[in-house]
Amino acid sequence: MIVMETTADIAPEQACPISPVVDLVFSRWTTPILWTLNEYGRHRFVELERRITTISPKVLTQRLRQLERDGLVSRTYHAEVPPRVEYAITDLGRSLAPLFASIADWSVNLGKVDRARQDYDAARPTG
Amino acid sequence: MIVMETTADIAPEQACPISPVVDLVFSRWTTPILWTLNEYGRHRFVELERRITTISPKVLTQRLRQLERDGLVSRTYHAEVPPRVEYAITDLGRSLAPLFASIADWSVNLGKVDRARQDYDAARPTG
DNA sequence: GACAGTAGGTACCTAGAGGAAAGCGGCATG
DNA sequence: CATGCCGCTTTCCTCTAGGTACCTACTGTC
Repeated sequence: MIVMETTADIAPEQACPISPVVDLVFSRWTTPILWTLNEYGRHRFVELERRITTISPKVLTQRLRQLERDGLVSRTYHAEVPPRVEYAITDLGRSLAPLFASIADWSVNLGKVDRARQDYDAARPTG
Repeated sequence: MIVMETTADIAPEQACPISPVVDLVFSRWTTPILWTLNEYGRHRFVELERRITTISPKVLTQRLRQLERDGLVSRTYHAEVPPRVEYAITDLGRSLAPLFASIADWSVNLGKVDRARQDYDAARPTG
């Protein structure tokens, strides 16, 4: 039996169609990795490490594996000595570019956010 | 003294200009809240709770406070019995709409992600 | 023989986010 | 008199993401 509600049926998890993409692309650490590879091209492991200074090698590996599995990043192993591995963004990853662009566009509003925070805090001085 | 590097100076935290916006808008639970308010208009606390079924009241309160402080959501208290509180998206929050739209657009690629995962897993059967 | 450099793997540990459950205030309704 | 509604708040507890530190194989170089 199907029950119709005023607000339409509610999806099981959360009625928010963009969440899957957000989980994929904007979970912790994935954004700077994808953005870097998209903006500056292929990188070796240590190059990424040096660019995203605060990431630990363990987590960098985890995220790169995940992004590779998701088809957003490609990994190329060169059997040299010392070994060399290059990470690059795939076509699928590159298709995120307009998305990154619209986020970058919105960042002009960060000043308004700052002001809103100041107003909010000023209105509640002693919590 | 300013040192020029080949890849330009590296920002202190992470050389990724979109991270601030991502932290603001796409941290855990904020996305479905903002998306819901943007898509379906003002909601009461319990309405949000019922729509985003898996969120706990504690976290919902936390996120709403944070979004209110950031100027993305407005809170209106009606001193009735029982009390009524309405949350709505602000103009600043509404300005995120194109961003949400570009994410929704990209979600057509989720199928490719699924296929990439299958390929990846198929190529590594026993870990 | 020691050390460096690369791309990680692994074991251990901690901090903090988030879940569960209960309470509160004020009134209305049974 | 109890119960329920609403919008939280508080306390307690768990769980896991992530950090630290150390390890590997392989070779060249001092």
